[in-house]
Amino acid sequence: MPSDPTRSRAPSIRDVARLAGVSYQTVSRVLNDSPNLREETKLRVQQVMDDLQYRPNRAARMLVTSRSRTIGILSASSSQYGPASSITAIEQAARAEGYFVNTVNLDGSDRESIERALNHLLDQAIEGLVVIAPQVRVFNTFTQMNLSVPFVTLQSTGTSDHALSVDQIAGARLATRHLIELGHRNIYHLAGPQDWIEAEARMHGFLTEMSEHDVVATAPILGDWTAEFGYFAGRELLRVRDFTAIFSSNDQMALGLMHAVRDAGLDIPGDISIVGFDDIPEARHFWPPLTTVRQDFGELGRRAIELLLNGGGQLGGPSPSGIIPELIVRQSTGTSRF
Amino acid sequence: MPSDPTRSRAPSIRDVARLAGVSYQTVSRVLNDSPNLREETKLRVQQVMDDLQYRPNRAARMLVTSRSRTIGILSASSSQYGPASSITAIEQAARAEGYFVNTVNLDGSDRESIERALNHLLDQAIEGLVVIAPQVRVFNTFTQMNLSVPFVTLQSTGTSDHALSVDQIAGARLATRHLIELGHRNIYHLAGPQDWIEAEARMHGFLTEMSEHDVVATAPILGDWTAEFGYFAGRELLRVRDFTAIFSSNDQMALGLMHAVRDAGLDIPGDISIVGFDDIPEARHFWPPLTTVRQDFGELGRRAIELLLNGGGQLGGPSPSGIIPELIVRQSTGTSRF
DNA sequence: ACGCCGTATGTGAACGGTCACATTGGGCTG
DNA sequence: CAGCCCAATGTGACCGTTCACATACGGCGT
Repeated sequence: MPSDPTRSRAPSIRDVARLAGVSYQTVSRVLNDSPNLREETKLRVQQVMDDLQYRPNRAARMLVTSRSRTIGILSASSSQYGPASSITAIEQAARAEGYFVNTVNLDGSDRESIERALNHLLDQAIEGLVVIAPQVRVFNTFTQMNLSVPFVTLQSTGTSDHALSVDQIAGARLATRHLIELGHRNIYHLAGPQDWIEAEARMHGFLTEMSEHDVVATAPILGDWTAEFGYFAGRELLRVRDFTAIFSSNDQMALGLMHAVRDAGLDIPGDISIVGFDDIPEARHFWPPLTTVRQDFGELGRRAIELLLNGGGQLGGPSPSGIIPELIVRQSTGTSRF
Repeated sequence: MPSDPTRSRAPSIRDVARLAGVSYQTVSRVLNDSPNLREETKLRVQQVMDDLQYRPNRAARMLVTSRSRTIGILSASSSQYGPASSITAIEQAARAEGYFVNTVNLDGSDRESIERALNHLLDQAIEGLVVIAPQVRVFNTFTQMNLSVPFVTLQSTGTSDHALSVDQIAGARLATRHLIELGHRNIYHLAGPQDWIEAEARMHGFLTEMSEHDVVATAPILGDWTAEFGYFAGRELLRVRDFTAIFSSNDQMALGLMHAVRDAGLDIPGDISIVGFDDIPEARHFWPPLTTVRQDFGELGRRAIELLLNGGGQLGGPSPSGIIPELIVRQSTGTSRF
C-alpha cells in the first residue's frame, strides 16, 4: 500500500494549540477532559480540533502510557456459529469499554502455529487476551507458556480460574435427561472431537446423567462437528440400529444424522429421537425442527470482557462459570415407542 | 485492567544495545535487517534479543514511521456464514503479508453507527479498509465520506472501482436458468432485503434471466435472510400456490421455505423445486439436500487483500469482479410436473 | 605516502503525545 | 494588605524507534 508522500503528516496537538492560542498541554487536557479547565478555553480548543479534523495519534499516546487499549482474541474455527457469535459479542463489549479488538485465527492446532498467532498478538501489545480456541491442546499450550498478559478462556477445564464458559455439563445433562424421561434407554452420544474441551464436557455430562438414571451407555462416537460426519456416522449406526435416540454434541452433526435417518426411510421422532446442541438459528427450521440446547454466546462474550477488565472477577458477581444453558424442546424428540 | 506498576517497562533497543556492546542504531539495523552489517555483530545482537525476550515496540515504530501495518474490516452481520468466512480469509491473507487486522461490527445501519465504527478504525490509524457491510446505505455513506484510506468493498454496485465481489448476477442467472431448463415457468424469487447490494444483484440476475427466456416473472418477495422469514413467506405463498419453483436469495431462507412446504404436506422437489444461494456447509444435509449456488468466500478475502495492498489491482491480473460462482445441483430441484 | 571510497558503526533529532513540575493571577482569610 | 491557596495554564523531559547525517577504519589506485 503506497503511502502518499505528498500528504503531510496529520495535525498534532501542537498545531491545535497554536491555532487555539494555548499551549499543547492545555490541548492534552482537553483530550483527557481533566478538571480545572475554563469552559471557554475548552470549547475554543474543541472548535479548532473539529476544524482541523484532528485525531489523537494512538501510537504516541500508547508509547508514553504503555497502554494499547487493545484486546486480543485468539480463535479457532471462527466461522462456526458459536465462536463467531462470541467474537461479535466480545468485540462489541470491548468497544463499549473503549477497547480495540484484534482477532487472530489459528491455522492449525500445532504448537508452532499457536505460538505464531500469539506472537502476532503480543506484537500488538495487547492488554488482555480472550482465547476461543477450544482444543485441549491449545489450552495446555497456553498454560505452559505462562503468559504475561491477563487472559480468559471461553471454555473451562475446571482447573483454571481464568476460564469462563457456558456450563456444558449441565447442558448435556439437560439433553440426556430429556431423552431418558421420554422413555429412551438405548441412547447413543455423537461427541465432538476428543481434543475439544467442550466435547469432553458434554460427553461427561451425558455419561453422568446416564449412570445416575441407571441407564447403560454405549461408548460415545467421536465426530468432528460437521454435518458430513453426522451423516456418515448415522449411516453406520443404522446398519445395526440398536438405539432409539441420539444426543449429538452439536446441531450440525444432528443435521447430518437426521439426513441419514431419513435416507434409511425412518421417521423422526417416530423411530429415532435426536437432540442437538447450540441452537444455531437454522435449527428451528430443520426437518423436523430440532430439539437442542441453547447457549447464550452473547452473554458469554460480554462476561469475558468484564472478567478481563476487572482482573479476575473479584467483583463477586455471578459465578464465573455460571452460564446455564437452556433446553429447547422442538419436534425431533418423542416418547420411545419401545 | 489494572496495569502492574511494579513490573518495569519492557526492554528497549537501548537495553539490547548496551548488553550487546553496540549502539542502539545498530540494533535498529538488525531489526530492519539492513545491509552493511557484519554477520558476527548481527548474531550477537540477535542473541541478546532472545535472552531478553525483546519485542520491538510497535507504538514507537508506528509513531516515527506513521505506518500502522493494520488493516481495518468493517463488517455487518459477521456471524453469518458468508461474512464470517470472508473475514477469516482476509485475516489470514493480511497476516501473511505482515499486517494486523482490526474488525469492527456495525451495530446498526444508520449513518451514526457507521461513523462511529469508522472512527474507531481510523483511531487505529488503519492503512486500508475492507468493507463487508453490504447494505446499499452503508456503501453510499462511504462514498459520501470520501475516505482518506484506501478501501475495498466486498460487493460491487458496478460504479465503483475499488469493489470486488463474486458475480452475484451470474450466480442468480445460473440458478434461474437451472429452474427454467427443468421446465418451470411459474417461479418465485424470495429476495434479500432491498437495502442489500447482493440482494439487489441476485434479483436483477433473476429478472434478466427470466425475461431472456421469455418467462413472466412475478414480483420478488423481499425477505430478511433468515430461515424464519423463509418459513412465513412460504406459508403465505402456499395459500395460493401458483408456482412450481422458488429461487431463494440465500440458503437460510431456502431452509425456512422447505420447512413451510413440508408443513403443507407437499413434496420437494416433486411438488415444488427450491434453489438457494451461498452453499453453506449445512446445505448439503438439508432435507432434501439443497441445490444452491456456491460462492468462494476464501478467494474473495484473499483477493481483497491483494487489491488493497497493490493499490487498486493495477497488476492487470484477473478482472477484479471476476469471481464466478458455481451451481451445485442437489436434490431440492426436479423437472416441473406441470 | 596521500587521498578517496565503501563498509561498518555511532550521534542527534524527531515523531506526538503524557507526566511532573513550575508559573501566573485572582479571591479569600486574618 | 500580606499571605496563602487554588484554579488555570505553561515548560521541559521522556516514551522507543527510525531517519539523516557524521564518524572510524581498512584497502586500493596513483
